[in-house]
Amino acid sequence: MARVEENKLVKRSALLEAAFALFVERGIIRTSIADITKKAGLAKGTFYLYFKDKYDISNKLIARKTADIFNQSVEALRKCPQDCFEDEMIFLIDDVIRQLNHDKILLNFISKNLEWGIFKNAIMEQTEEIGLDVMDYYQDMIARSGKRFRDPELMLFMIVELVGSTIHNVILFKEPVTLEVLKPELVRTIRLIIRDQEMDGSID
Amino acid sequence: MARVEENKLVKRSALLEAAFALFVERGIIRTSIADITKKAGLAKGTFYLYFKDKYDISNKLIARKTADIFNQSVEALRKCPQDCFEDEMIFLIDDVIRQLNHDKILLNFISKNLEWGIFKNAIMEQTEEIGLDVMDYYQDMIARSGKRFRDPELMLFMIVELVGSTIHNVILFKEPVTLEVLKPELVRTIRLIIRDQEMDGSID
Amino acid sequence: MARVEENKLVKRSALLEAAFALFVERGIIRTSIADITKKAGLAKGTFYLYFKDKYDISNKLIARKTADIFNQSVEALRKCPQDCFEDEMIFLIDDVIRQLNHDKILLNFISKNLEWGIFKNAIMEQTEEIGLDVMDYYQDMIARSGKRFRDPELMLFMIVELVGSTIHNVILFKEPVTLEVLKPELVRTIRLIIRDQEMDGSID
Amino acid sequence: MARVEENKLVKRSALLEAAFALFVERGIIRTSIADITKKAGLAKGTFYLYFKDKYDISNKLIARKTADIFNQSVEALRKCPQDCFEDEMIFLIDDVIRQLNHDKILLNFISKNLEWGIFKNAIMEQTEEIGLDVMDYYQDMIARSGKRFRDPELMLFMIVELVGSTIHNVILFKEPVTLEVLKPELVRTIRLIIRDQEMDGSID
DNA sequence: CATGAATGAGAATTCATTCAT
DNA sequence: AATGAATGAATTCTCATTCAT
Repeated sequence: MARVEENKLVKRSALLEAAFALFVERGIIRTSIADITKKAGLAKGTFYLYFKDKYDISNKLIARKTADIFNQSVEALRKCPQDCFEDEMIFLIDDVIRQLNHDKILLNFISKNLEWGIFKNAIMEQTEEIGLDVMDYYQDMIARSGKRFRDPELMLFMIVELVGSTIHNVILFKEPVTLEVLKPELVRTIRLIIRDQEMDGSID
Repeated sequence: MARVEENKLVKRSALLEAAFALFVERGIIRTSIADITKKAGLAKGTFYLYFKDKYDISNKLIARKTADIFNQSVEALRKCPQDCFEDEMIFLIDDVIRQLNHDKILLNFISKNLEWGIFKNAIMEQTEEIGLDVMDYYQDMIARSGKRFRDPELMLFMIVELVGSTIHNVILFKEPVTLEVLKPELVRTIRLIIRDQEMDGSID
Repeated sequence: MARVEENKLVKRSALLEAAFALFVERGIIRTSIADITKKAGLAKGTFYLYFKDKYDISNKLIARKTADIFNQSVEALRKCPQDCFEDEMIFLIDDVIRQLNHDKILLNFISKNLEWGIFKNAIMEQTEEIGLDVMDYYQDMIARSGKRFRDPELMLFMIVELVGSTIHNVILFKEPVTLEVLKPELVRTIRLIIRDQEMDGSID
Repeated sequence: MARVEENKLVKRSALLEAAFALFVERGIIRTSIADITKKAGLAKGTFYLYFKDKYDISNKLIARKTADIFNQSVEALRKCPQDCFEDEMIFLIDDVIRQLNHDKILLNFISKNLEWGIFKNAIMEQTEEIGLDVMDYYQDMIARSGKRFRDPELMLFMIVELVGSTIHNVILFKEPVTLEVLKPELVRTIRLIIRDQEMDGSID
């Protein structure tokens, strides 16, 4: 990579990190472009060479941070193979929860955005940059499991939404229960959902 | 009630309705206090006699609208008694989804907020004003059912979060599936959750 | 005095005292009519039944507080007769300084206003209400002294301005010297001024 | 100096001059930032690139204008050497009074502020910008005089306060006497103060 | 007399965006 | 590519004053 190109990446990263620090510190609304460039040690005008506006950088950030989480969990799963699809899913969810519980700032920033639209966009956009396609990986997991599910994407959707929306309150406010209480119940429920979605499984 | 007090209620309502219309039309950020008062036909300063700022009126609005939805569904359930607790829950959820599917504007406004913190605050605050305590009603439903659950509040929490976070994407963006596809799966999953939470029930 | 009249005086006093407390606490500019009436336990509109605006009450207050100081010092002088005009003046000044040094809040409020225009207005206006005419008293002091001065009013003016403007800095900021250091020098200087103004006295 | 830096100085000065004109015309309270920038031919936001708020520019202005007066009088004294310290002081005071009597607008703006705190701050801050240290000059005058005073700073303090607080009323309102009447008395009094402060001098 | 809801002009301040250097 | 001075629209919020009750 040319020296110039490297330099541009450095500046882009500086802006992203500065924005992240400020967004979690005082919220997106209360953060101005000037704040971001000042923290990044760059001039105000420079911002516009890399991002369209505050919401552009915010989306890029959610995408990057969300992908980071998943990549790390997938990596952990690779190092620690599980016996079956169900266990692999539980392992991934458990690892994501562990990461978010450890980094509450990050959780606060992305949890409200751990929903389908952003989730998919995040995964898609990052695919190019980072080279990991979580959706591909998910399809792979299903293929390897040898099982067939009524609607694999819908299943993932429900699981992601259930996990994402419950842990936010639980980790940040311990409401209505603590994480220790929630987790086993969540695991039970997810196993129920997976089994129920298996083509041979039945509800009654 | 004195004439003056009546008048104040009218103005408060005018502000709430104007704010609601604008918030759903162009979002909270893009709505100014001036917009709200202008639409309500009042002077700018009058706003501050009733609400602290934009976020105050927004919270009051979410509380009021959320409570309205639940009250209406509870009312519908009263007129249409169900056989068992499980069916009552499904009925309520079905009715809430029906209302939100019918009024997408309302859905867009509150769906992101149909989460535990706001949900409970909404119910609490509205209890005084409106005289219906949804939590009481829920306890009542459980008592009438004659069943015992491991953690009734946690159960409700998971159901509310699962429903709230899935229908937002599905109704508004038809992503990743349509409502017609989601609903039966959601109903199945909720029945699974309820049965799994029954004290006699077991996962395997 | 009729009950109604008494009541009006009570309200007027409540407003004056509330205004004083707020003016010294946060300054005139940062105090609103609403603040004053709220602190006085009255309705906003009531303010306008007693005062024209914020500056009206501020002037009345300076007048009242300044007159209080002088009245008290004159009273002290009555109880503690001095031998000659010069000593009487020093006694009065000493007592005023003592009062202001004791009540720095009051000092802060009136010291910048202890100047001729307000001083005279204060004395004049209060004359009616309180029944003590400081200027009359001053004339009286001079008459009793048996001395003649080149310009008695000018002499008083210079003394009042010199004392008023020096003690403000000295008491509040101890700048450029402390009150203990200033006072003997001030007394010396005032004696010089008085002697110099005596018709028989000469500068060279 | 770079073109940009020059331009910034021009804008800063434009704001200061516009503010001064408006402050003396209608008072600080009745002047808005918008008024200032409009008069300076700049955009409202530009104000905040140079000053924190109205009180910031007001203080800078007092400092600058006060220093201007003193510098001019010191310059006049240089061109017109006096025989002794006492005469030099009288010359300076006379020149300051002459300037203020000539420019009543300026007098009205700074006279209330011709007191110790601001006076010293003004002198200090301006020292850097303008390169004249009035306090140094004063020390110099004393050194050259060959005389010793009990407390030179206290002496200056009393003189500045006496002159500053008396001429305000006298020049602007001719109260309680005209400037013609006041000046000889003031000169007499100042000579008395200086002589009384001389280490060999005595009050009796 | 007293109240306090309502007004709306007006003030301070912020900030995304542009553009000359 | 990078800068940062300048812009001015937009927004929030205050508050003196009025007036119907």
